Amino acid sequence: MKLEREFYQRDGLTVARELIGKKLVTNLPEGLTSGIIVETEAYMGAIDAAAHSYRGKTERTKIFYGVGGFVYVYLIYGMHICTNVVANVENIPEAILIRALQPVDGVDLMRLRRGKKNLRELCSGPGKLSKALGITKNFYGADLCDDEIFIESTDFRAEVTATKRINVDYAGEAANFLWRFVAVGNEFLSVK
DNA sequence: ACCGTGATGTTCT
DNA sequence: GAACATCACGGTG
Repeated sequence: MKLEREFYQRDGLTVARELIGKKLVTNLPEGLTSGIIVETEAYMGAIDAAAHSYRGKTERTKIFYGVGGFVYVYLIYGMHICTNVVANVENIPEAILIRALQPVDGVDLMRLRRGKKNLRELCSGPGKLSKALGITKNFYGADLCDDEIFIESTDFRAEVTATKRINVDYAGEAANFLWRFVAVGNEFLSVK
C-alpha cells in the first residue's frame, strides 16, 4: 500500500522513525527498483543548525516550506545526490534524509547503475541509494503520491534505535541530537 | 580491516 | 572562495 499525504504531514521525528521498514520505490523507463528503508535522519528546520532550512527560505530550500510528501534532492560534494522526504505541514520546514536501503526489487538494474556487484554496496549510503534507484536532481519537488517515486508499507519489522547523525560536526549542539534512526543490526546500514 | 585523499558542482558568504 | 547531510580507490598493516 502506497503511503498517503497524511503520513508525511506529521512531526519530522515521527516520520523519520516510522519510515524505517517502509519500501522506497522508483519506477522509471529502465525498470522498477526498490528497497526497504533501514536508516533515516531527521532535519528539523528552525531548531536544527544542521538543517539546510535552518537559515530560512531560499531557492534551494523552498520545497521544505510546502506540505509533506514531496522529494527534496541536492548535490553534495559536487558529485553525489542525496534523497530526502519533506515532512510536516506548510511552513514547518522539516525533511528526512534516506541514508540506506536493503535492496528488494530490480537488483540487477541497481548493479548496472552502481557498477558494483556486492549487494551490500548497492544502497548502503545516501549517495549510493540515490544512484541505485536512478534518482537525479530532476527529482527535486517530485510528488511521493505519484507513480514515478513513492513509498509503500511492508510487513518488515525491526527494532528501531536513535543515534547521532552522521557528518554534521559543523552544527554545534545539534550534532549531538539523536535524530538518526536505524533498523538495529541490519547489514545494509551506511555505518555500523 | 582501516586510513588518507582526491574528485567535483552548487550554494551561500 | 569556502564549505559541503559522500564515495571510491590505493596504500599500509
